Amino acid sequence: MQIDAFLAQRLRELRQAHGLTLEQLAERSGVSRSMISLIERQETSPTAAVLHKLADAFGLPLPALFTPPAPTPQPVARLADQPVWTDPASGYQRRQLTPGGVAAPVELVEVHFPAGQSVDFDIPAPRVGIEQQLWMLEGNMLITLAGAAEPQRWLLASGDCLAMTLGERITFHNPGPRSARYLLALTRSAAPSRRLP
DNA sequence: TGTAATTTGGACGGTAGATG
DNA sequence: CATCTACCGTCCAAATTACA
Repeated sequence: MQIDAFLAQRLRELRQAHGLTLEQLAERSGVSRSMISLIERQETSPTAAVLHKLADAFGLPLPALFTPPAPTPQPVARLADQPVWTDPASGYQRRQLTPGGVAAPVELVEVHFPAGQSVDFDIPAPRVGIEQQLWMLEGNMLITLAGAAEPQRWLLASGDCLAMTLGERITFHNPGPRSARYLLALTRSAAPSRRLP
């Protein structure tokens, strides 16, 4: 199944499993109901920022939107079976490494980030706290983390590893001139930072 | 600067339940 | 059965954004 088709089905299933209408999910996620409807009908390719908001509305990390809740956990995710999703806005590509259905506390994602591109995740009141470690494999990335305190910024080079807690706003930027590649390890923290009713 | 794609809010039509 | 209301998802025009 194409990743967009899978995403559309997964989003609709998640929404219905939570008993939410388009309007309710729109209010909860900050994404308009029209946009959610378009995604569910595969009539648009949502940006990473939009998907990040939707995942957060379900209390899930972004990679969870690309992995099916497999009834029987598979210990191996073959390269050919790993879902790859490309952000239409920036062209950045994320490959879901962790096998589906595995109840592991860690999720692994490989990211290819085009030179000169940026991706901005901005969620005013995140529902789910996510701990994340970023291991640079190739190239450079500039990570800016903005929360309640002063913004923090790190320029990462090949081999560097950054551990961070996702705050309200995080910007990934590849200053170029080469495309970057890195590994993300994500865990959901025990205590979500804040939660709306 | 023009074009294409994404995103939004209002308008619209379909459906289910309540009421007379 | 007809009508009304509420709710839901889709359609549409316009604004915004990215890119050549």
